Amino acid sequence: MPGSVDEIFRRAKEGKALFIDRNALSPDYVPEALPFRDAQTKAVAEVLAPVLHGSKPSNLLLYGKTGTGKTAVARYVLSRLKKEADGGSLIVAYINTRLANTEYRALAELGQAIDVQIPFTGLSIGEVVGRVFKEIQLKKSHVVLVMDEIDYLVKTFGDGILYEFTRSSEKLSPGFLSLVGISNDLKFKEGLDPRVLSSLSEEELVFPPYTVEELKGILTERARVAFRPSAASAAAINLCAAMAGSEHGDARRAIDLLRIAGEVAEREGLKEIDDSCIRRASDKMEHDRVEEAIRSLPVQNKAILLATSKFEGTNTGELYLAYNSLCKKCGLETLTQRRVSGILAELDLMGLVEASVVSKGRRGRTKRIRLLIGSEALAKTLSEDTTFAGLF
DNA sequence: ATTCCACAGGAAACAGTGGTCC
DNA sequence: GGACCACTGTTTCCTGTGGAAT
Repeated sequence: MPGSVDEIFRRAKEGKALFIDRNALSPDYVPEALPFRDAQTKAVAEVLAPVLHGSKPSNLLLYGKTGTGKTAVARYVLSRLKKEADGGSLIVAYINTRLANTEYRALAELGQAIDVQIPFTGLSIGEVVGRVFKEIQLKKSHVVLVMDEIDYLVKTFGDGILYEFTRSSEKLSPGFLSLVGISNDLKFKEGLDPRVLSSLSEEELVFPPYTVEELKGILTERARVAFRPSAASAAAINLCAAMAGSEHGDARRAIDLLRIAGEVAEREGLKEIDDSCIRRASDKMEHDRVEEAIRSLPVQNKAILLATSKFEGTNTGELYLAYNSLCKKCGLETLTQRRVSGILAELDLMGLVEASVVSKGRRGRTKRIRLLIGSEALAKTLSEDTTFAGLF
């Protein structure tokens, strides 16, 4: 363990802290080059380069699973583009549509990027679109809009906003708007309006998962910037790459794992990251993920999770009875069975419970429900919530 | 082959909140 | 101040379903 505060500070002063630049392991870091995504980087640059001389470039779609470098490539090319444009009429807007999770919020973020104040509610979508387009037209702006996790927006709200964007050229002239969509889901196009599809899919790029060798390369480069020399050995980097590589080549997870392993080593006053630090970092990531997921649940979801941990049956009807009795004990309002069924599906999606549909023949269909997290960890986290504190 | 159960889950409607616009 | 808007969380209504029992 690290010892006293004095010792922690003394060690830092003596230069035994492992990190030089922690930022190099953060998700927002834009590296100097992306050697394992060179082809994709060039392709994105080629599509967006015409923005520099003011002619309208094509729209672009980037596909690939989580941690395959789509966002990194987009950020890298856009940062270079901004540098080259050196101000002027070029505006780059980045929106993660899972965070700005409605059409209105996505438009409001675009508005913010082009200096149009959009109130957070109160206006119709049409009014917001009108204000944003008018501003682009007036300023003759060349806007590159990156929509990360675009599949989420389309799945939830349809393609109305994309239709507006892809049909906007006349309303925006002499300004224009180019769209870079980033998606984890190759099938998301299936539900698109054919007119949106034709203009949006003019250029497409697929990002395959990284191999373990590529992950090693990425980690080596990041570690060179982030850590003091010899803090992250080749063996440590290999292990991080191998552990993350076994989970579908996710570079984001590999980088997180290395960063947390570094923090574990630093706290223990070690001079370098060893295997044990990496394995503990991996456990910590999983543990933190579950605890944070439970903590951030709405109270009704917590109640249903708790009912799942306490009841012995296997079907939805029995769970609903257990949930009802729990609500009475805690003084909570009870929801309908339909809503409880919906929340159960959400908990299943989050990986906190397993709810598989089983048919019991003439005794109907139901769900077999199983808690996927330890009931002790659940009790510990839920006891922090005053609604349930009396139950433990 | 048909019947029937106990739900699953989609769709639409609704209530409430917090806002803008004229 | 009233009409209108976005958004969330929920209820209500409804149709669909797998497979044991008949």
